[in-house]
Amino acid sequence: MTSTTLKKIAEVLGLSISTISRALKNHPDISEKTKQKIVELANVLEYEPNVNAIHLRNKSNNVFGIIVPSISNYFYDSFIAAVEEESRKNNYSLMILQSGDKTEAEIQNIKLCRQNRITGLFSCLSTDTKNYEAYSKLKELNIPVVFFDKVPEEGNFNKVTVGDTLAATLAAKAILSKNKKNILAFFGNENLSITKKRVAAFKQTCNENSEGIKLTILHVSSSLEAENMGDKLLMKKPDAIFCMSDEILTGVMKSIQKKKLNIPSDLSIIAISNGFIPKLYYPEITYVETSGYKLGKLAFASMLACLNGSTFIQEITT
Amino acid sequence: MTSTTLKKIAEVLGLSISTISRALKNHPDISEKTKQKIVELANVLEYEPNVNAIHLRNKSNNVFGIIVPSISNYFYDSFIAAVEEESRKNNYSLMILQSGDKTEAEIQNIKLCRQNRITGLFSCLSTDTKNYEAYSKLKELNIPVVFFDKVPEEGNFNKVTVGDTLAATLAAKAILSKNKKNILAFFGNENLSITKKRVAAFKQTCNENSEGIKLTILHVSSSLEAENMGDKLLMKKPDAIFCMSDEILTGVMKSIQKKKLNIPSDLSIIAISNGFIPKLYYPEITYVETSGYKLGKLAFASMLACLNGSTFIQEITT
DNA sequence: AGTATAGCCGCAAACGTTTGTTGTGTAAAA
DNA sequence: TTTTACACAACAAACGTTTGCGGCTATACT
Repeated sequence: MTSTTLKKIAEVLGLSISTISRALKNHPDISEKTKQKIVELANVLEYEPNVNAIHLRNKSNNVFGIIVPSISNYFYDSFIAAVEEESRKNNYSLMILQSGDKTEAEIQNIKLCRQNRITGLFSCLSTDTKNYEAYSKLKELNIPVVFFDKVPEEGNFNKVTVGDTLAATLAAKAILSKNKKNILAFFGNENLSITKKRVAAFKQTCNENSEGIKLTILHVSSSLEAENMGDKLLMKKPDAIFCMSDEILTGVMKSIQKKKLNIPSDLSIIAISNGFIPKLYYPEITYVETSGYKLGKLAFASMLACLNGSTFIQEITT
Repeated sequence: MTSTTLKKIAEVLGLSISTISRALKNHPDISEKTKQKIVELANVLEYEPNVNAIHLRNKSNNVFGIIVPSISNYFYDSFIAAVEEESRKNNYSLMILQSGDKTEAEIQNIKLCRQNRITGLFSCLSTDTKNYEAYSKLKELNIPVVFFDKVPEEGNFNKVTVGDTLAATLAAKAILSKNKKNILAFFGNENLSITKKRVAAFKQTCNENSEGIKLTILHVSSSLEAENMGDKLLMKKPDAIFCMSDEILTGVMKSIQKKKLNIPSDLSIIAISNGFIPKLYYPEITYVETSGYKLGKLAFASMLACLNGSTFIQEITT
């Protein structure tokens, strides 16, 4: 069973290929009568345009690339879900690639994207990616790049990020408003710009209202490490804990459950989160939302703006 | 900046397009000397073959489609991750589509896949999909379909599923071996074949060893519903709980935490799970593993087998 | 009657490949 | 010397579209 083409329809109807093409696009040059005949037959024959031919001809490839460290992740999966939804709505396909948080794989993926002549790329930097040359090349080829979450610090790039400063500030304020004095704050890898911003905002907010507040800041780079630190530091009876991410939260929560501490009577806990993990516990953990889903929608909008010729660089935060 | 093509290389070198093409494919007809020149220039010019042209010419499109209810899911995200990995290794791209567990969207996605002339489709049925016509059409077009997780009950289709029977049996045995007598078993939507199989296996295993065992089976279709049922039925002091999925487990766990019951002193709990959720709690929940990742690898292998001409239908279970 | 105009449709080139066929030139065999 | 063979490279068609341009017919206008 071979698929039907314009040519085949043309032969059956004794018309030319161009007529078929125009009719199917509702071109005014074609009479209503013939249009009708053609459309009808196309339906019967289940004509589906060959996207490869179209893209070859139009030099456009309605495919977006998206590079994430990992698909299986609290945050990225919802980001992807949003981008996928929007892509489909707008008649684009999505090519999803995982970097495993390795620069090498990231580069490889970018190459793959170029081979596939993608029309645009959504990318989240690997932790140790410092060289943006591959991305610059894409820009030279007029392929827009929208960075999200982990974005280049420097440079003229489009970026959408969660509102790190705002989120951390809100979280700190929430804690302070409850009159907590002994705060344990868990942050992620010190080198990430995302961490830096959150630490800065959190600290500052605490300092502004620092009346006898004891703030302990620590950096952990995994759930397990968070759990271990929790095991140690929970002895010191903090009355509030802050977790900058879901991953950290899961570790801390294990530690808390281990000690059978009660929330909120023994201590308060607040996290910056996508919203999924905090709802797993009872009582549910308070969190400042940073929605991967929303960010995805935003990123897509930014991409569309690029495609529509908006040449100036956006740096969106939410 | 326009991308470089065979033609461009040919012009620069004063050779014909076909020579360039053959040289780049290391065809024996081309002399080593010219090959070298060509390859060199191709590197300098960063030649990347145009996949659209290739696929148009070859009538092959190295893209797999994959349809899941939702990307953001304990199970599917790891399944996708596995398929994505394998696809990349084998020089395929992946087109990921979400059905939202709606038959309508599922059909729409299949259509999209056909438009894109995918070489194969991985699909997970929506809960209420009963008509497999769209899939049959794909098969007529010689596009292999590998179903996973939620698969058609009937028909000649390739299917890979987690070992429902085995998993449920193992879970039941684990409970029985601990001499539990009052068992509460939570299952999902009654209509799903996956549920049916698990219920059957669980029941049978319990019956085989039924000495004064009280088994309560209930069906819930969401985390919240599981939580509510838990709130009610935990009063009856079950000494063991079984959850057939992660989603259900999260609901039940909230209920347990609410009542401040201790595991394993107050009751045992065992789940069938991907492994992520159970590790979130302390103590970690015992689970029978059904790995989306492994299933993904399996599905891919099955797809490759189809592509290599293995015409017979496989029904793999792990 | 002759010319414009419009309505409708076909021709052909182009997008970038791949590949069967054909055409050179040179060296080895007769 | 003529034939045979072979290594090397060019030609051209095809994949399925899109689209500028040109052509034909019939009607309307002078």
